[in-house]
Amino acid sequence: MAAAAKKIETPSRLQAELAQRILQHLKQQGAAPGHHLVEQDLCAQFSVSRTPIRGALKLLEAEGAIAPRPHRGFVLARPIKEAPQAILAKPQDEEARRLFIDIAQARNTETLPDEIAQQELVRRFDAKLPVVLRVLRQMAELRLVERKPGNGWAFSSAAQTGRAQNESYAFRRIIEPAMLLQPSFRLDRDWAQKSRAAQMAMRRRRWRPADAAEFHDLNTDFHEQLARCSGNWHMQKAVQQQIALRRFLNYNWEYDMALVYEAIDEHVEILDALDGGWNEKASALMLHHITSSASPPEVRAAKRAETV
Amino acid sequence: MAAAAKKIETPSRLQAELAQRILQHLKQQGAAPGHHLVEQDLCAQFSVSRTPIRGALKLLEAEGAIAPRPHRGFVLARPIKEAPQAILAKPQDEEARRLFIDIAQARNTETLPDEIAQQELVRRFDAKLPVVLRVLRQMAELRLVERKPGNGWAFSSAAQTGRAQNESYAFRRIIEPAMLLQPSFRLDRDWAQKSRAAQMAMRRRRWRPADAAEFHDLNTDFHEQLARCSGNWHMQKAVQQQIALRRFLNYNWEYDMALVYEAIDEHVEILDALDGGWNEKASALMLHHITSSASPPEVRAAKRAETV
DNA sequence: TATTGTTTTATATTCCGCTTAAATACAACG
DNA sequence: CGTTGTATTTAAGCGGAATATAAAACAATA
Repeated sequence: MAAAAKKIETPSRLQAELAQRILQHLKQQGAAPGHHLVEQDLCAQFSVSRTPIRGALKLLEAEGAIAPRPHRGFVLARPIKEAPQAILAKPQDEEARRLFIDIAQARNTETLPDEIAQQELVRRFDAKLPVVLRVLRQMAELRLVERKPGNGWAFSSAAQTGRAQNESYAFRRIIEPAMLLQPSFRLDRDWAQKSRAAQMAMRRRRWRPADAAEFHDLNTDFHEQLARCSGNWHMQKAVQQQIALRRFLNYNWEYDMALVYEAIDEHVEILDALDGGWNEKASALMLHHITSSASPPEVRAAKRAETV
Repeated sequence: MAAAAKKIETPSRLQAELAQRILQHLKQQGAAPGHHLVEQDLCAQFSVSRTPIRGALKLLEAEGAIAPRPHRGFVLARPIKEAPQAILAKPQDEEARRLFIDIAQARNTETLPDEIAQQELVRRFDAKLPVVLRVLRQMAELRLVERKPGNGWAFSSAAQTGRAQNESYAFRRIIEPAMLLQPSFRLDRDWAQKSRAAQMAMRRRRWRPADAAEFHDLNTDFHEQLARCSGNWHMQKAVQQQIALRRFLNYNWEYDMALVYEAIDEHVEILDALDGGWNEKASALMLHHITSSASPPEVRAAKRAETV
């Protein structure tokens, strides 16, 4: 789509990321073509300086998503739906992305041992040491891997998908219903309304394959924002980590349409309960929501059959 | 205290750490003088190779804690109670320890801004960059600090002691009672018995100032091991993180003797309930235990006065 | 005067040789 | 044989210069 004509000098990772997030931001705002992108606002939004923002904007210009207005910055060039999907960073940062996924897959197919030296990773995946270190640090933040006391790294048992999935659900069954009952819980009504609307919209329209990604975003946003509303920093972080972990462990988001609709209905019910101040009810619904999404499709189908 | 006679060539951080942990390990085992320290066993225990273990043993020998038996390794030289308290690592690793504490104190006294560049830390604390980076990464694992998208690091709100303490207790009130009710919960009876005995012993004997440190260890061990018994990796990690966080936020462990005895009694009650399979009861007791230790001393004193 | 365009300054990363120290293999001892 | 003592191999940490890029200051424009 609208291929780049201008020559680009390999944007930094930050700039490529920002470019993506700017598009996402515009989408959330529902910005129309002609919308003026004010640099300072974007800086505040993403808490960076103007330099990387300008880099990101140039990038988006090269992609044809936004158009320059001399001495008046950039405006959105066309409906955001037509905006490019993926924006590539410079080779070495793409390399990091790839390595992350490669390691994940190697682990999930059990072709990587539980303990390994960073040098060994350099050799096996033919990567550069700094890249390996970045990826390991990233994984360490998700608690997927830990430094051993001496040399080497140890993959944690959480990365073994089978048992781990259950434990993750068990953990969420504790945290997520509880966070709705915190005395410090304050529903962000503004967000709740938007989230509800977006989910209802998806519920009503015909299902398209491309909607899978959007549902994924809506879903994670739902859980993450509720955690934020809990007013408890630890709970928020715990939920965020669970989300990051799941994203890591399955990047094959294949949704059963029926399940998506069910999930949306449950989300909306929870939001409505919270809106009415029935947090106890919302908490119970959340428990059910997580429990039901924990059962694999076969089980769910069987249950449906039973009740019918 | 049996000063070092032999010349020591600055042990590595790992070796100094291992030396400490070996002493701790011996204490837990209740090893008597003459106890033979088998290198391989220690390697397995701490998952390192023999090299750093041997370094640690040499260190302990220099401190007079263990005695060499030519071609038969080392044996414990004297009752562990007389073992040295602190074993110093090489200067730069001590530097890291100090920097960690310095930063914590600077944060807690609000002399450090919320956001800061790593270079700025290098200047302010007159430290070397690698040391600063190590400390920042360590703090990042505790979620005390996060990288900003561009340059610099941002201290998280969890490091503001006031509100943070409450949030931490709120979080623990959710997790710790719940973990005792997990279907996967399996009490490690061996550990439970030892823990119970150690706590009863402390309860019975006269209070000495030095006991504060021991109580701290028993206390964290109590919570951490129960988390381990939960069989849920996420809960275990969550509890461990809470412990690490608390250790960071207050390293002035000043215990009120009465509170310590109360805590021990509650611990023992919980262990007994679990031993009898009354996990529901244990869970309720745990909730009470955390709630009561969350109230500041004044409140507790007032409550006691009321009930009398 | 708010915003963009341009320049300067400061920060962070990377590369590479060198040093330290952890892992491993092997020999020797009881 | 299981264990310690010794030697060898391999991995990781560190310093300093060069580079990339983010932050900040300044100038120009509508």
